[in-house]
Amino acid sequence: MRSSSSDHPAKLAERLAHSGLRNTPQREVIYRALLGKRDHPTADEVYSRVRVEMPSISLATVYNCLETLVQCDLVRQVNFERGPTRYCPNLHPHAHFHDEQSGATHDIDVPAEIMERIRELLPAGYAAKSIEITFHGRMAEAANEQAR
Amino acid sequence: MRSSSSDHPAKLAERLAHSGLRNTPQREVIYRALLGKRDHPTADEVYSRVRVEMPSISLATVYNCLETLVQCDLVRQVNFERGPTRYCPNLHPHAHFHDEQSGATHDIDVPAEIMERIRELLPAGYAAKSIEITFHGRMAEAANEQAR
DNA sequence: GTGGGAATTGGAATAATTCCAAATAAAGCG
DNA sequence: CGCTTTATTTGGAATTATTCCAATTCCCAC
Ligand SMILES: [Mn+2]
Ligand SMILES: [Mn+2]
Ligand SMILES: [Zn+2]
Ligand SMILES: [Zn+2]
Repeated sequence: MRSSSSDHPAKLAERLAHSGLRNTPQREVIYRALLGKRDHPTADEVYSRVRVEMPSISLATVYNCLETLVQCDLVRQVNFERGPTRYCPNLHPHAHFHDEQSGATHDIDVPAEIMERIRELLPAGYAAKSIEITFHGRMAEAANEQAR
Repeated sequence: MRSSSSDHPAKLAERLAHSGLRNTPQREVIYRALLGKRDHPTADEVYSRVRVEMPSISLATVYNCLETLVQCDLVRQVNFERGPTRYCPNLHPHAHFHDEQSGATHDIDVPAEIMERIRELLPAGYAAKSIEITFHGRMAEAANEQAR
């Protein structure tokens, strides 16, 4: 059986095992919540979503599990200024557009070629582990529908 | 007298007037502190530096004045993850390199042409008011000297 | 089954920033 | 000048997201 795109729980198990971590129900439900609605929720938003299925979960656990997912490279942290950290399960290289009007976050694809161009801006001796590109602005009303 | 590169106090006065704001000693000393050591200090760091010259200034005022300078487009706010906001008086378009080792921040020039390339990644309907590019990584020991 | 480390939990603590109401300073005016 | 009005500063309280902590619960290996 080839790894299908809905093999997400398996990917979680694999990555956790790889790091010598346990696959708990809390970690699973949180990872599924992120995959189910990829709107870059905050920890608090994840907490509300996950409590529907698992009312006994604690906010501290949500923070702990999110951190674990980030360390397993299953999820990216996204920050806009000093706002609450948001979580993104899109593993493809991409930039973020923050719509100041609605507060919504949209993924923007960035071709590897452009990423390379940007990395080349660094002088000798600078070694970047990661590159973040963030847009801030407004979206046309019409574009709002498209972006769904 | 042509506007020289050390005409910074004049620039401050001009920008404040343009926004109908007053030119206070607190605003001046804070702006000078930023220009004097362009290492992207936090509000707390600005507070310590400025207290040498003006021991009676309050932290609240430092926050207020920094916000004013940002609104006058004399200073940019810079954030790394959820760390304290840093302040940058470099008005040329540039990216930031965050050295995880030392915590230091370095300006990286970005040619307008590349900025344009990046802006073109946005689909129709997306209007970006600002674009941020942030590198996270380590610098070679040798490069540390160069970057002064 | 038992022991021991891992994970979860609730609540306290932290840190940066913002808010607030009172005091002070600056500007405009006659 | 005095007076009035408005902006700014100030100290301290409040806020918010996150981290810390110690106690409990859960798992897995033996
Ligand atoms: Mn924003
Ligand atoms: Mn960093
Ligand atoms: Zn994303
Ligand atoms: Zn800068």
